[in-house]
Amino acid sequence: MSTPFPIPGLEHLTATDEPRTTRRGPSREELLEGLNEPQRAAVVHEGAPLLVVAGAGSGKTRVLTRRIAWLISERRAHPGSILAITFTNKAAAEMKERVEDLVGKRARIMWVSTFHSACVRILRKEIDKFGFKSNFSIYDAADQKRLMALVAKDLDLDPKRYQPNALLHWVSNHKNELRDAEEATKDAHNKLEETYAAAYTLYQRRLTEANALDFDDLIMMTVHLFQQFPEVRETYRRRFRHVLVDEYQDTNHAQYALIHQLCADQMEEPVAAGDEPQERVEPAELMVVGDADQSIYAFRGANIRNILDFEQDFPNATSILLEQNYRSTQTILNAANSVIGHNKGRKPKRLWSEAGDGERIVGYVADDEHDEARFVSEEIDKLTDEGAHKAADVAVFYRTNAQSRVFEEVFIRTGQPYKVVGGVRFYERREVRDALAYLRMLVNPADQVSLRRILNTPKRGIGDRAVECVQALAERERLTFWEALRRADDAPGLATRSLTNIRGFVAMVEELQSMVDAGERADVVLESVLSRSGYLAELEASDDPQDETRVENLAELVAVAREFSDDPVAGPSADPSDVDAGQVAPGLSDFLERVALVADTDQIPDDDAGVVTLMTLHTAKGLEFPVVFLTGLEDGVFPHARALGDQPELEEERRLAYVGVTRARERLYISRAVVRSAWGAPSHNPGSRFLDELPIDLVDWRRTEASQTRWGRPDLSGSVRMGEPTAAGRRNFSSAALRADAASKAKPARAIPSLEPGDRVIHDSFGMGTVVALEGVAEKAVASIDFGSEGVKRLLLRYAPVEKL
DNA sequence: TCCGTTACAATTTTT
DNA sequence: TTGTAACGGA
Repeated sequence: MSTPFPIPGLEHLTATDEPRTTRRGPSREELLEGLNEPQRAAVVHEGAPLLVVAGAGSGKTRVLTRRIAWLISERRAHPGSILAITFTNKAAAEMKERVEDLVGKRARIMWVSTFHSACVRILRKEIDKFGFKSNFSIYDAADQKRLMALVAKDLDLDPKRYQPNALLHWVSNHKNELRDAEEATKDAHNKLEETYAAAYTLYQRRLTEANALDFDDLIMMTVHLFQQFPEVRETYRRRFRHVLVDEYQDTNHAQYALIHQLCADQMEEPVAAGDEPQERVEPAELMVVGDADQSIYAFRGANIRNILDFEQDFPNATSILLEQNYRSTQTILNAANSVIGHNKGRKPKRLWSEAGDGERIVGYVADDEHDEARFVSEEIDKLTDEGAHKAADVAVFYRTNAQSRVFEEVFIRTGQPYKVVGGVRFYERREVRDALAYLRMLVNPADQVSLRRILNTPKRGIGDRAVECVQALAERERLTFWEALRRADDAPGLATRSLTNIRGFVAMVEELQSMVDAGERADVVLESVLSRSGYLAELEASDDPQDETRVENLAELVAVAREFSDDPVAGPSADPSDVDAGQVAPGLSDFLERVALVADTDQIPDDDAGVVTLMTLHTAKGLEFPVVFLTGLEDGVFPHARALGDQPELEEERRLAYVGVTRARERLYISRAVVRSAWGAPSHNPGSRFLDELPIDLVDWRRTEASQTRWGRPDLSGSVRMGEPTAAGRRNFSSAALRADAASKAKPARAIPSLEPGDRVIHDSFGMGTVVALEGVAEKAVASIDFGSEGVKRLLLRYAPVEKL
């Protein structure tokens, strides 16, 4: 059989069409129970490509799972012919579980996975066609950055002008558009682009040498595979009769192309008249689910047009709109509808609910971020004291991770248990990455980035000098870095001391590799790595308290590995259909793959009794909480300063606001701080423009700016109030703010230019710019000015050396 | 080769 | 304020 994925039992099932009666599957009624009209229509839809526009909280997961169950039990689709794509492993695991609950164990052989896992599975089988070995490493963002930094250094790029992150971003954009390094080079029309393309080319070469792919490659390579090897594509087209994609608004072009390869009519192979298509495979049935208003990952290449243009992309497509919301009160939905309504060019959609109006939204204008956190903390106290809610019902959202600190400080002081979701993640911790780098280079010694990372970690006397010598040898003899290390005796210029150390290192690695070759369990290999390398010993000997945590994290990693080795099937990406018959426990490389693609296993806020959840708005997508605090609603914070001068970015911020608001079931709090310290310096932020987009009657403002900033008005000199500081006054002004005020008195006010949005100005150091926005009056006037290549700056006009043109 | 100092920059981040 | 990367001295 040439089929790479023989479907177990397929022949049997299609031949004898009866097992349903013996297996008690769900009835039609059960599958449609509790669904509203459009939801049902989506579940039972047959034929043409279907777009389900699912507003926040409209029950899309339900529709997806019921549809899959429907396909299996009503339409007799074989589970192995179903491909369901989600964006997170967690979502995939949940979906699989729920389908299993409905139709039983046979659902297990469905492919329910992320784009990336699905592609990895395909590539592990087929990538030899592109000259990679099937044990390729998968590089994550940190690996990419390290590699790109090396590339930039090799190309002698000015690190000021060409930052690794910027280069990577450019490369990533190209990969998302399916443009390889060669094309990028051809299309480079100026010096800058040529340099970027050169970096892309070398970066890609280094990846290939390391037998590694980055995240974007996984998708791009699979698409290229299908394009260049139509017979491979046909195999998968024959296999997948039903394709379902969740969060379609977050797909990028490459992902779209992948779906298209699998599900669209293949126009490029016209069927000649008379030559009846004997092998022509009907395209798979496609259903995509998404909500353009929740597209918040454009900055990572997601293309909102994929969902907006679905009907053009897939002819005869139909769409179904889910507007009934089962999550929030009408008040919350009205707020959400109103804010998102300010985005241009969106398809109209209005969420509604039968839950009634509920509570009004509570607003609060804080003096500074500490005051804001205090307010949040007090409100949580109140809610829990009244017994209306438990702490676990509450979530606090913010725009950037850095904002979590103040909340943590206040919660620690008040003894409010909390947990921060996101931020520095487990798999991004240094010690975890070090350990994984060891494992990865054991499996794939060509993996130079991992190898170089651990070569001298812990310190074993193999420094830059030695690395250079080995590198030179590798280049001259066309060896991989690892091969060169093994032949370090031949490397000229290497100090004897370094040579001894390298020999020791090579011996240790080879010993560990023999464990891997013998099929040793991942956790056992990992423990050996940690002890043999001296890594653990070094941490244990340290008196730095941080290193104690590191040891704990490593123990945790070993535990994860152990669990994985013990119970391969339980995990989210485990897939029994892919385990060849007779194969036993998964090996180290399976573990590494899981880790690369699963990233954070337990970031999920499980119902931890009395714990408040803190997270960024991005992380909040897909979750819901009875009580939500939306904080930091200030122009420059949320929307973020970088988005202020840019319409598309501003609209993305607005969608983020929409996501935030629609997470709340019952109560929504919105707050902002008049003064917020960023990077040590306090800045005065005007209220978020999104606040003005809320219907005024929905918000009960507990405190407004007017009640505390009267002193800032031009006709009342600041010194009047400052001369008689009240307790409140002292508390409310950070010392830095006082200094700023003092400075203004010392220095007689210079003329403040009167500006309007659209005015052209010139700045001493930034050059020409255009005024984007103005806030504050007189002394406090702040202008956002777009200086083109310098970016948008927010300047206090009293000080800024700007002149109106 | 290592380690301490300094300079500099600074969203969001499903994989 | 914090973290990282680059530099220079021991």
